[in-house]
Amino acid sequence: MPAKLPNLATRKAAARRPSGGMSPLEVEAIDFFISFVRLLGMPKSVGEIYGLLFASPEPLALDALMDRLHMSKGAASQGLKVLRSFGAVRTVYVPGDRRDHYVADFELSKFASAFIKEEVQPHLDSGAARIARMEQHLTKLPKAERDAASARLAKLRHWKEKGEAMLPWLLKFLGA
Amino acid sequence: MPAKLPNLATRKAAARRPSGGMSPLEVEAIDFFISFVRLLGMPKSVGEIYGLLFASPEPLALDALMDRLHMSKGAASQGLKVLRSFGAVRTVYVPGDRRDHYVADFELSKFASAFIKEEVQPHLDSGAARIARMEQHLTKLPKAERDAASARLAKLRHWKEKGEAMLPWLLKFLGA
DNA sequence: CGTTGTGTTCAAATAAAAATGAACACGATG
DNA sequence: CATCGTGTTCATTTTTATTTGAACACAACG
Repeated sequence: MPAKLPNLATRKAAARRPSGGMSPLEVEAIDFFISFVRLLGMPKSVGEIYGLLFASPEPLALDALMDRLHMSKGAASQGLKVLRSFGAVRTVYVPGDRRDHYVADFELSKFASAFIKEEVQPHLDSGAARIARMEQHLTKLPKAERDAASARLAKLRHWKEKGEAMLPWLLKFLGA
Repeated sequence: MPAKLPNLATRKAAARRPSGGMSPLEVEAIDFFISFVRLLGMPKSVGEIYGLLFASPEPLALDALMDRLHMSKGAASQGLKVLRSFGAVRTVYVPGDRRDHYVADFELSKFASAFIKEEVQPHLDSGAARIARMEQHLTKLPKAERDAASARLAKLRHWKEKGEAMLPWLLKFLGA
């Protein structure tokens, strides 16, 4: 086999996209997901990768992502790792090709629940611990201050509980 | 008046906090709000300021924030601007003092609705525009591809609608 | 009016986050 | 078992976000 000849599907696709460019549809999809993942505090590259896979009719290998997105191998590998970690992307077997090929899982709720589980939940947990510690400190204050501080703490606790009550509902709403 | 003599309340408070340090309660509150605002993608300094105001029994002026948080005047001013912009903080009049004094508004929901109105809503709006553009591009594709792409677009539209349906509910839940 | 106290703005410096690219691990292949 | 193809890791570089600090605006005050 001549060194580095891309497979048939890739060659056909490239014919429609001179110089490795994007179709307008792909550009829009990538834009969409870039701003989406940024909203969740993830790196842009994750949005680029997911966007391209979302728009792509065929599974793509790491090289294809690098070429089409002008992205280093390291970035592509790490982005895929993140996306795999919460199931937004999965590998499919392509006969006669050793490389891993990726497709997007269309269940967008996976992004949201990953965000909740990895960012929001830990915040609520550490928040609970902090509130407990504050309650400890409270007892050491002179009475006048204690009352004011106590009222504020009650507010905090209330918010924490509201958050905790909302999360399961939110997850159910998104996951359904 | 002797140059730069702090007012009475400040002098008393300082007596309890040698070398401009924080009480344990304040530290916990500030920590809490730093991680909270980071979750919403705001700069840490905003969380520091709000945290200190939240814990403080008396209104604080800009200088107090600078001193206690070891923060430049510019950062304090900008942080307060953000907090004011969505009503998380407001000024109170202190007789005989020209400086603005700030207190925290305890309605934490203001953070959430600011986040939704400033970050989430614009994303949904531009998302809607992008989906419309994608539908345009779709018509120019060969039939085989068009069908696959069309199905994906339907998914996107569905998510967008879900998001739009959820926001008002979320706001109501938080605001109540 | 000039001066002083207070707060804002913004260009420059710094810190934090993300991307690069080269070294590495590891299985497939001859 | 040496080499090649594929993917991961991580120290370094680049980019982006945040903070600083000095210049400015403006009102209070004498």
